[in-house]
Amino acid sequence: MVSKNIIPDVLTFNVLVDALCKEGMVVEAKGVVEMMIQRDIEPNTVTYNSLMDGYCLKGQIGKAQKVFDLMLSKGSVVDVVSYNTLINGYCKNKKIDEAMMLFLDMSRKGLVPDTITYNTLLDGFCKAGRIQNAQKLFYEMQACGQLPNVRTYAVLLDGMCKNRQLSTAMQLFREMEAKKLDMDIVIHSTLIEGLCIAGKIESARDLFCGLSSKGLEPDVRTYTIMISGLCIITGLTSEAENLLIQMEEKGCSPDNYTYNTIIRGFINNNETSRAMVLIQQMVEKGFSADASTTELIVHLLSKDEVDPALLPLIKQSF
DNA sequence: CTAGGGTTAG
Repeated sequence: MVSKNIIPDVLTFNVLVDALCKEGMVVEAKGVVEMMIQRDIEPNTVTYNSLMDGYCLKGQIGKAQKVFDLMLSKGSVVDVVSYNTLINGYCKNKKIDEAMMLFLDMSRKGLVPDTITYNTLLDGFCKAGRIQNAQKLFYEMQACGQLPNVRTYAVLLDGMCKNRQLSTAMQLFREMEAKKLDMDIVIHSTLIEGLCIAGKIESARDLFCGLSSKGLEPDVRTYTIMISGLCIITGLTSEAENLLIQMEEKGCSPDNYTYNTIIRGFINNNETSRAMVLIQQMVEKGFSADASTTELIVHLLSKDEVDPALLPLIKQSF
């Protein structure tokens, strides 16, 4: 029996490189790229873009930059996606000024920044607390003919909420409604969090309760935001616990974030024994205390505020 | 192949 010798082409390798990168296996992805070169299958722009993103995801921005430089030196086409990927890498690593240099660089090369380019940079500025820069870029993108989309607004809304500019956030929210943009669950969750941060728990609750009438379903993040607002920010631990039960009933499973949030809420409000019940629940579901919750629990132990009978349970939660 | 939301002690 003679088997057909099928030689994988560049597209096949690209799928592999991208999958490895997304799994965090960037070393293996690089190995595949080297193998391609050995076999005289020239990696293309997509191959290198995937590899750059793989490095960026691991915070290895220097290596991502090297891939970018390699593309330039060997004459591979560097496209908008290449720039967007590297710009995102710099932004996520808090190097927004380097990201802006690339943005200027791409324009010099005649590449037109797209909505993704602007959204990425806007997020970088917002997360760096540079709201003024974000607002300026927001106007600039529109002047350049790039229409803001839902993600653009989501980025700005989050920036306003986190930087305690709730009234500007609310203004944006209304602007979105007026523009008939698709107001999805992310937008609503973001504003609910902003309201909680501003101490407006009643408004947050109203927005949360009105979701279903807008045809939206809260997801695990929405619930966690609401639970955090109730028990950590406001001290309404019982209501938070009810919400935990309610989310389960609605088929939305709490995750590690949810449990750590509510447990911290109970400990912060000196409700140690109820916190222990939730720790037990968390352990039973296979979740565990994160670094911050662990510190709180260790602190409780040091104050002798925990029933020694619970020690095995606590050990399990770490 | 690239862009948005959740926990951070005292």
